[in-house]
This record gives sequence, structure tokens and C-alpha cells, in this order.
Amino acid sequence: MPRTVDHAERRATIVEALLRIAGRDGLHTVTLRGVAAEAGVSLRLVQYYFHTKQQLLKATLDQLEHDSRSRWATRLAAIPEPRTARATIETLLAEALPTDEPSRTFHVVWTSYAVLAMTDGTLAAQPFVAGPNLLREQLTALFESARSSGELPGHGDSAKEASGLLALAHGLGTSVLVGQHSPAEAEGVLRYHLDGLFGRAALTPGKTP
Amino acid sequence: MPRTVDHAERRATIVEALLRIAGRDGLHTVTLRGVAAEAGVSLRLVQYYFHTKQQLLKATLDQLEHDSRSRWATRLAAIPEPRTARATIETLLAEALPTDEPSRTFHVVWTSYAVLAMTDGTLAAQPFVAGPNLLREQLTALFESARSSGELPGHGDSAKEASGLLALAHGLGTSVLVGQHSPAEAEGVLRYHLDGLFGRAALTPGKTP
DNA sequence: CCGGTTATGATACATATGTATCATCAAGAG
DNA sequence: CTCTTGATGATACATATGTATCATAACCGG
Repeated sequence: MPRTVDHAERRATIVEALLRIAGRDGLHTVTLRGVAAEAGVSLRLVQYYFHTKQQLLKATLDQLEHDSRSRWATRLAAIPEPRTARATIETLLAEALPTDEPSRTFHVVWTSYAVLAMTDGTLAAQPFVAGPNLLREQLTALFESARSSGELPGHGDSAKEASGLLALAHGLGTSVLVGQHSPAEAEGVLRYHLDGLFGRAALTPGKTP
Repeated sequence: MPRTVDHAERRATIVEALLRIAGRDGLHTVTLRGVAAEAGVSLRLVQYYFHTKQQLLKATLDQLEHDSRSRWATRLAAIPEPRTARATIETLLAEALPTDEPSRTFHVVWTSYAVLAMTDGTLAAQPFVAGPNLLREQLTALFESARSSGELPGHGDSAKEASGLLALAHGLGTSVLVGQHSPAEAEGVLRYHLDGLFGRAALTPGKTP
């Protein structure tokens, strides 16, 4: 065999270049030449590692999904040991809020793909259906166990709670992306609603009757 | 004056054609020639009434905003006379859920514009900031009055409740657009959360302690 | 009726972009 | 060393698209 290069690494740098462009100027401004320039490689190389633009876009989406999953795992693993349902849930949902710049980039591009998936049937819709569904199931399970353990008061429809909370976090995320809310505001709203779920009275001092 | 045509009407038909295309195939597939063909006019006419593509896109966004406002007004006016806060709030939020096909088209295109606004600073971000903010203030006021009238139990941060509910509705809307939830499911989740706010016990028979 | 303004058609132009082709270089195998 | 194969560079090609230009028809005021 002649000189061999780490394909995975090359592909990663190219995908990262695409992500930078898409996060800065929008996914619709992504062009093969632009990606090549941003990555500091020739157009030919982009073609070489991703034969077509569709494949490059697909690979980028896969990468986004992969990164997202690994971030979740990291965050979950970092929860301090008295691992309450509240903390776990808050951790899961916090990932939906764009706080720092890389997170913002991720969410902008991810949302761009989601919009594409709304009309482009060829683009895999699984990431935007199966992913959230999985998350919803996790949340539902957390709710259930928290309810039976007594951490979560009252009775309710855990599935609906989970769906709602997920939608809430997602909606807050886009509101941040669009400039309506600051990340801190969104975090506050999210926390407020979690407080409501887990019993506000116990958490807001001075208001206990 | 020579032959004069109703410019507003022509512009409307062209904008509607653009909306059909954007709703069906995505905003990124919109082309001047495509719009012309869809509208049944010549390319020149699209250029004549909207000098540049930017202006056409801008006009379409304005149209979307206008339509949205008028739909809200219609819905609000249609609320039966014992106009409870609950009914008004539910009406306001229901507009965020894509139920029928025209509504879906609207929300798909609207979301596409929102994504554009995330990176394209030239595109007016007001619709996606001022609009929701206004709605949030309305909701906040409704919460406040409902609280003082006793319709809404407990005390809480009306502004945060309003922001959260708005984000919830919006998040549910996108989850429908992306195929994760059916419109009915989303409606159910929304109603469930409203039930929670307005006191679930009074609404779910058989669970009163 | 006629001149001028509005409206519309046909077409040209420049450019950006995805994709394909041809050539060349590099490096390890035999 | 050389020769095969993987990696990369330069460039060509076809096309789509936004925009501009030229011409012409329709209509109304004087």
C-alpha cells in the first residue's frame, strides 16, 4: 500500500469546517468550495472524502448526533453522587439550551437540519424523532421512579410531563437562538418550571404557609 | 394613466406561490423562476413586483406575520362569551400548533425564516423577538388577572409561567412539524399542562382525595 | 388619435456551484 | 529500483440562478 492517511481525521476536520460555516453564516451558505477553504484543503479533497454534497451533509448530521450523545453521557456522568431525579432531569434538559458559543453553533446547525427534515423526506428524520423519543422515555422513567420514591409529589401523567418538559426546553432553546431570551433567562424559566414540578413551596423560602 | 393593475393582488398571488413552494419543498428550494411558474406568471413579473429576491423574501415574511396576527384576532374574537382566562390562553397557544395543512405550511415556512434569522443579521429579527415578546406580555397579563380573580390558584411568577408556556407551545409545534408528535398528541400535552396550572384536581374526575 | 406611462414578454449575462476528468505525486511492495 | 495504488492538485463542464436589457403591448389623458 502507498501512503495512507487517517481518513477519519481528515473527514473530521472537513466536517468541523462545515460546522463553523453553518454556525456562522447559516447552513444554506455552505458550499463545497467554502468548506474546502475553511478547512484549508483543496476542493478536490472534499470531493475525495465525501463523494457528493449530500454525503457530506449526511456525515455532518451524523457527527452532530454523535457529539450530542457523547455530551449527554459526559454530563450525566458528572452529576455528583446523591444522584437525584431532579438533578438528572435538569442535566438532560440543560443540554437543550445553547449556553456557550460551541453549544450555540451546535443548536443553530441542528435546528437548520431539523427544518430541512420537515420537507426533505430523503434526509433522515430519525435523529429528530427517534432521538427525542428516546430522551422522552428516559425522562418518563425518571419521573416514574421519582414519583414512587416520593421525590416527586402528587400523581400525574409522567409521559405527558416528559413530553411537555422536553418541548419546553426545546422551545426555550430556539428562543435563545433567535435572540428573544438570554441563556440565563431561559435557564431561569426552565428551573422555575422544574421547581413547580418538584414542589415549589419547599424551595421558595418565606412562602411556606 | 395607462392600464393599471392591482399591485397588491399580484404581489399576493406571487407571495402565495412562494409559500406553497416553501411549504412543500423547503424555503431553500425557492427560486424566482420556480415562484413564477408556480404563480403562473413570467419571471419578469416576479422581478417587476419585487425587484430583488431579498425583497420578495422580506415581503413574504411580512405577509406571514400579518396573516398570523389576523388569525389570532379571529380566534380570539371567536371565543364564546364567558371569556375565561383559561380559554383565552388556550386559544393563544393553540395557534402555535400546526393542525391543518395550511397551518403546517405556515409554521414550516415561519420556522425556516427563524432559522435564517439566527445567522443572517440583515433579516429582520423583530418578528421572532418582538412578536413572541408581545405575546408573552399578553399571557403574563392574563395570568395576573386570572390570579387576582381567583381563576388561577396559587402564587407564582406570571412572567416565567408565560415564557415557559410559550416555549412549551412552540416546542410542541416543532415536534409536530418534525413528525415526532401528532397534532392531537401535542394538543393533549398542552392541555395537560394547562390543566396542571389551573388546578388538575378540579378537572380530573375520580381523583379528588 | 396620439404620446407617454405602465405592464409584460423574451432574452441575454455574469456568476456560483456541484460534479467530472486528467494528470501528478508519494510511498511501500516485490 | 520500479511499479502499483492511494492521495491530491489543476481544471474543465454543465447547469441553475439572480439580475439586467431591450422591446412591445395595453391603456388613458390631452
